[in-house]
Amino acid sequence: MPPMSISEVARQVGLQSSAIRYYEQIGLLPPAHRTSGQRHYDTSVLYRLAIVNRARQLGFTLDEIRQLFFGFGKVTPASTRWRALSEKKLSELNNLMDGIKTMQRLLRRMMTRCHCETMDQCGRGIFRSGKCLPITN
Amino acid sequence: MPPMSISEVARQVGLQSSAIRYYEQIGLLPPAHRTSGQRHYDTSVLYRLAIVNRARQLGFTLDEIRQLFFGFGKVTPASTRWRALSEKKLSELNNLMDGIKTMQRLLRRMMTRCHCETMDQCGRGIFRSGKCLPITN
DNA sequence: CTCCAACTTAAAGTCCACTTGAAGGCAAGC
DNA sequence: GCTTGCCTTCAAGTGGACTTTAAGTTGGAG
Repeated sequence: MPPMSISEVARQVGLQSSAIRYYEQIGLLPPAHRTSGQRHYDTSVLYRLAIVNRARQLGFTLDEIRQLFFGFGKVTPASTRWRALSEKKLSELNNLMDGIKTMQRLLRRMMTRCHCETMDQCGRGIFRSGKCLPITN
Repeated sequence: MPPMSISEVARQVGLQSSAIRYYEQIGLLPPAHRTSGQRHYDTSVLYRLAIVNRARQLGFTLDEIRQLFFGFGKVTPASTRWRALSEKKLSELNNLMDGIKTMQRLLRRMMTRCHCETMDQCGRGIFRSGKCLPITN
């Protein structure tokens, strides 16, 4: 297997070269081997980046992904690492969902129950009672 | 009703003074009356800010809130404005929900189905097949 | 008169995940 | 020897919604 250039790696994992340099910079990838300044990679970087991509798809931040790689004892199995982080993320996502559901409920209420003529009138209703009252009040 | 200072308004609507200045700066609030440089407000600003707060709670960006105020013909009723923007926002929220559900599904699959020992092994599985394969493979 | 709190402005900083730009290096092909 | 094309670094820009900072003004209490 010949070593790959940065753009070849980028192509294979569907990232931009600049993103890969950035990942190296923030310590998500180890410093690449260089010949006369230019980075060369072997296949292991593809696996590393596959994990990064998957983790991003799961909603993890780069910081959390760093935890995944470096935040555990060396002997901690990958599956254990995933489980620990996934549990936290799942509860975050649950909270996020609840927030969104609240927004949807309020939006639907606003759509059906607001009959205000002017924004000022609407604002008065919201300020006084938290609700947008019908014009008849 | 005596006019209020910016910090009094901030207190009543639960914002920081800097946020109110910022809203004025981006045109969400009209320029306030000033006596020797200092802003003074009457109650109408409370209504305006009640709407801004409510709209933010509903997931609208400041830009969308500006639409709510200024993006319609002068005679367009408030209720019509809300409905137009709410419909758009509801579909955005639906997309967001779908994304989150996908993440949750994938996270749960990852938690139950990943039995990898090393991250490298895990990455290989993801890279080759998109899945994190059991150690037996 | 002095001090303090509250106000003013403009500019810069924050977070996140990058991208873009400037300025330059290196190898191959013509 | 020149162009082309890919690479390098470092610094700065992006977006959204503000906050923070610096430097200065105003009004009132003591």
